[in-house]
Amino acid sequence: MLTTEEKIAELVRTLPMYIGFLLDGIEIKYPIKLNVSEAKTLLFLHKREGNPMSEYSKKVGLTKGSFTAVADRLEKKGLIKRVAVSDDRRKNALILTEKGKAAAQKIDSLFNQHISNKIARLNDEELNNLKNALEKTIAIIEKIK
Amino acid sequence: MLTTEEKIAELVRTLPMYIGFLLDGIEIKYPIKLNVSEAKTLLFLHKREGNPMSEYSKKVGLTKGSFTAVADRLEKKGLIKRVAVSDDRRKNALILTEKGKAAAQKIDSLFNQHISNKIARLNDEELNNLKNALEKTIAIIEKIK
DNA sequence: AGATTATAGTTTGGATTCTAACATTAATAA
DNA sequence: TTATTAATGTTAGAATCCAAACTATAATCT
Repeated sequence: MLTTEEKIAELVRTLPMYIGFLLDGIEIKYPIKLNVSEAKTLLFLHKREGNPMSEYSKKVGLTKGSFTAVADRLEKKGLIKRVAVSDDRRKNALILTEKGKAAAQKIDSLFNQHISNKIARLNDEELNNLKNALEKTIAIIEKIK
Repeated sequence: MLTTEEKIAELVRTLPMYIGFLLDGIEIKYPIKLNVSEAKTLLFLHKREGNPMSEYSKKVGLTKGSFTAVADRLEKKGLIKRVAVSDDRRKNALILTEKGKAAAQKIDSLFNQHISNKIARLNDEELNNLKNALEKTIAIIEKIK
């Protein structure tokens, strides 16, 4: 018999596969070709811009070294800009350009549509249960960081 | 105001970051150097071996092309073996060698220990809530595949 | 049966990511 | 203040991953 901790460890191992299923088949056919990391970065910027690069690299799940390359590519494509942060000269904040805002908006709605399609077969109760379970999971993990 | 679907989409976006937090800092200091994909593969094999390669590639979250290389490396390190499946000659089942079993066991307990440490500050009620929330999430996603 | 389509796994070349060392700036300690 | 340690971001080379074409086998259709 597994302890609660062992059971949680097992669930944590398998969860990424299920998230992967939800994301599977998504197509980011924005005129400018974007890979997953670039799209994710735009989505997080769309939600909230102006944070230093390290914030976004954590959210996207890349090491800072890798994220530098992502920011380089997005900047080269004219979708974001690095801007100085007044109180700490080591930091670069990221902001969306106008073109980047339009792209982010588009990707945001594509992403929402994709998830909507995936969960379309769930009834209202199941949808609420899923939402609550996700919120609960995140709230508890929030507590331990 | 967000719809339930939009809220779920937002949670799905951020969940990987929280899983990342739970995994952060884990050290697989097994004598033989293993990367994350190799370690994951051993963990899934430890749970259940003898499935065809495609099963494990899905669980680990790699394309089949990438997974071929992972299996190659694990085989070269003497931790797994490809074995023929009687009823379908396209398939290769994976099994652990004795050395692989020992490694998997070790990694499994390191992983459990790591998660235990991460969630050590939670009380019994929170632990149960986390377990239930994770189980619920997975159960609902199971329904739509 | 023979043809067509689908599935499992491999290969290859290019893209992406990781690790580790580094430069710069900030925070802390002596 | 000066020295030490920590944090932010970049760089470079090696490792890993992806996409697409391919081989081999199985399943389905006519």
